[in-house]
Amino acid sequence: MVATKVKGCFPSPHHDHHSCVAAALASAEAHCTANSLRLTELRRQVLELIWASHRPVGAYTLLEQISGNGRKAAPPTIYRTLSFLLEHGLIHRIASLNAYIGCSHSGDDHTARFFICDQCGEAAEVDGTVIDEAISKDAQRLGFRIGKQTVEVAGVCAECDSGRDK
Amino acid sequence: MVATKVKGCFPSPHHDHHSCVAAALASAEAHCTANSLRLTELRRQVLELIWASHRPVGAYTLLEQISGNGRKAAPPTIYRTLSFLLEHGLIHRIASLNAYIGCSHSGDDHTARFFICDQCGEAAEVDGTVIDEAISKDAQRLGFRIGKQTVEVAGVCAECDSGRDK
DNA sequence: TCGGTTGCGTTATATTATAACATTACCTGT
DNA sequence: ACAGGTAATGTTATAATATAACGCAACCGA
Repeated sequence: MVATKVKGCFPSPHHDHHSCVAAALASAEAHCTANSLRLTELRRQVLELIWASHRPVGAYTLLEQISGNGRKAAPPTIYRTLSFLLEHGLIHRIASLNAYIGCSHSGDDHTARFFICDQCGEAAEVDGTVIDEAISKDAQRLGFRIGKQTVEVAGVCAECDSGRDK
Repeated sequence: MVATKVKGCFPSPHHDHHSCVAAALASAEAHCTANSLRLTELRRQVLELIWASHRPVGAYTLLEQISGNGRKAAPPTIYRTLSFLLEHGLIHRIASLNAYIGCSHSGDDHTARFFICDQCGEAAEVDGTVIDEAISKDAQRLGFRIGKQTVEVAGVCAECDSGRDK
């Protein structure tokens, strides 16, 4: 069972999620070590909470969770932690949901595209060479120098769509 | 001078903006008439304020503006109005900015893609057949049924980019 | 003009996010 | 081990964005 594939996909409901989390954490750790970044207890904890599912999760949900953990935390705590994780490419922010999700390619400074299921809430990050080219093409026509991209496609995933007419 | 082109573009700094507004308002009016929708004074006013520029504008900015206009308004007023305009395709919401911008193709139930300049703040809505195909392609691969799309590319527009090294 | 529906006013509050400053933990050089 | 600086976290307050709930008023069709 593989956690992620080359071009991105929705996780099977039967996938070995522990290995997703393990891989993500290991990758994050490696990236931090390589770049002299401190993956503190708090940061690791939050990253792990984010990876608890493949669903984007809100800042205040995370805040409650780390507060429950014997710690009491205020908003800046979680937002600072999220900033760190975002800044170093360990997570992504889903603007259309004001929520955060683990990055499947930790550390790479790639731009991410997401397909997000309205029904199960899961999100698939795709390595969008095709989409990327299309955007570049339009940008070129406009003489536009591309910065940060936000590509979030809501809809219904294959899993939910098939269960629909049972 | 033309307000909008077929595939979308950044407005020239010298374009005749009055004609943009006039066209947008006329188009909105036509759409509302055709669909038995009530483009009330408030709605028209807000739409006009949104069209005051080609920059996405925040809800509370609009709120201040309609409040200044002899009226005093609370948040629900502006949000209800924005909901109406969004629902009927007269404006778009820019998720990455929590802001709103006039729709160049009023009434069509098209999905919009935006290029947004970080420097001047202007946004160009493009009719993204190319981007659309790319997204459809990935969606098909995933077995994903596409719903609402959010495609917002930040960066620097040609105008600002050229002025940059003066 | 009656009566229902839609739009708007108003009050209160939820949700998401940041500013500013204090304190603690950590690392570095000695 | 310790001093001193830097980075991380705690804490308090508040900003910015958005919605719930309820009542009144305007509009419109019969």
